[in-house]
Amino acid sequence: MTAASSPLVCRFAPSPTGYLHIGGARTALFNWLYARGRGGKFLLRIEDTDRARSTPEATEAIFNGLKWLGLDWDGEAVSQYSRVERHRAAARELLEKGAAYRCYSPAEEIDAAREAARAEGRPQRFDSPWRDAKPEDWPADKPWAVRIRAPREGATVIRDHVQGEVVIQNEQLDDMIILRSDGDPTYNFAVVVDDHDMGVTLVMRGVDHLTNTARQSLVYRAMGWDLPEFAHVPLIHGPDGAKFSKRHGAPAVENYRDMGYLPEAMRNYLARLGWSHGDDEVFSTEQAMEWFNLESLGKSPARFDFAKLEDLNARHIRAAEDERLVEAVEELRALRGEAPIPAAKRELLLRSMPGLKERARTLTDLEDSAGYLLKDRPLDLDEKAAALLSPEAKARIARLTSLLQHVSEWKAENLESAVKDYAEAEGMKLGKIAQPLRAALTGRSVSPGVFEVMEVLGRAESLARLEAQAS
RNA sequence: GCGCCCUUCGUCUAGUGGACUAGGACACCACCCUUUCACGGUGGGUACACGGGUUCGAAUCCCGUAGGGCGCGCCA
Repeated sequence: MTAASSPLVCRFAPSPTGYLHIGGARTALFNWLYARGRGGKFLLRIEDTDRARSTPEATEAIFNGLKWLGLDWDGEAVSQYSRVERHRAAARELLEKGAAYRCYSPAEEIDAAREAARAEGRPQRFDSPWRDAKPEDWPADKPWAVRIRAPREGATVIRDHVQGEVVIQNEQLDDMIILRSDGDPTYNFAVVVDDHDMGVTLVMRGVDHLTNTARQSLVYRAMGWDLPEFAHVPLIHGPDGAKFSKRHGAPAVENYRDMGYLPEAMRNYLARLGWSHGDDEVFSTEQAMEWFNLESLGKSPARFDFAKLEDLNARHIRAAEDERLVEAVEELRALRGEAPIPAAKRELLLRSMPGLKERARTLTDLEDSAGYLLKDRPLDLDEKAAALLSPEAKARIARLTSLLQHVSEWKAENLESAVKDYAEAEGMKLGKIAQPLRAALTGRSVSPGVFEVMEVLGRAESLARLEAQAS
């Protein structure tokens, strides 16, 4: 059975040294989409072999980010460091085979050699003098690291679904350390052992790992293992084209939740960054799963564009169920430590959602525009609303209010015809009446349709609000 | 410094030698719809980095130049 026809196993392998950033999130998404769309597995491994920099908080942040994005993984997340004994055993195996060797060179010597190589215009590579040392030459009480014995001539070819065939001359690569002098494995070694043991068939990750792939394939070969397939996706840049880092305003994935983005909008946006499916822009996660393929992955880096994310978010909000949006608003408030919405007002919010969601680009917008529902009388007016309520306007509202008392059934269309009749009687355009009405009803100059607002608010509350502003 | 990769509207992209007067989406501008704001509709401007080839014909193939990215750790 070839690798291609065996069951698909993808993985996402972040290092827990910080929050889950947008690039990592997209890599995870691609792997997840690919695995889920093809009945494969999606595994999660935490690359925590750097004991000094890995933190449990970062691990937690990664879990939370993935959960919010809705990217579920199969089985337990694997801690790479928990497999350290296995890595050591594999290194011993290579040592015994002669495919790796003990290197006693101290750091200063290595640094000096590399600097010299660079100064001379040679590849920045360190050739260990211990490569061919005999056991009798080994110093007694000095620490040693384990280096892999890499070929010095020829080239290593990487076959990659995105990058094509990439040829790296072996002279660019040195004998990388696979086991540090403290006995812990290095990333490039542990990754290979773990990917192999976990049965990973496709390694999809950022293109910054491309040259690592050359080193890693040396390990596969030394261990006598088959290589998985590779797909190295381009990186995501910030809006200014520079690296999208924390300094450049790159938020953690969880911050997008706090900013009022829907996870499905985020998935939609991220999926379109570096991958495309013809002219399709707005699609569901199910469609993305079905469509996602390696062939349509681009090779050039993409810039992150908040405007487009926001547009997609608006579309997904409009498509979302009303109840779900109410819950999302509640969560957002809870996140900020605000008191829960009372049941009666929650009911109002739900009923007004069709009008509200049409206008919102983010959940924060949604909450903001729902403010008039959630607030109590007397409403505080914003500047524009106050300006709309001129003495004449107030007088008209007073007259209109008494007419509205007699509307038989408190429904939008009845209210609209009543107000239109009144406007006609006064010889005015509807807008001249509707705007002050809106101001009195919502405290703002912008809202869903006034008649809709009145219907949602109900007869008693509507009239009370109008009366409060009429005088 | 050495190596690898990238380059289509401001941004994300479609495009794999003739269907390209280069398509879509976001953003922008104008108009329409209209009780506000949105939504929706119509229209508009703006792109094949540059220079050489190959070819009857090039955004698409080749070479070079420029710009950008990434890698070159006992980090991941």
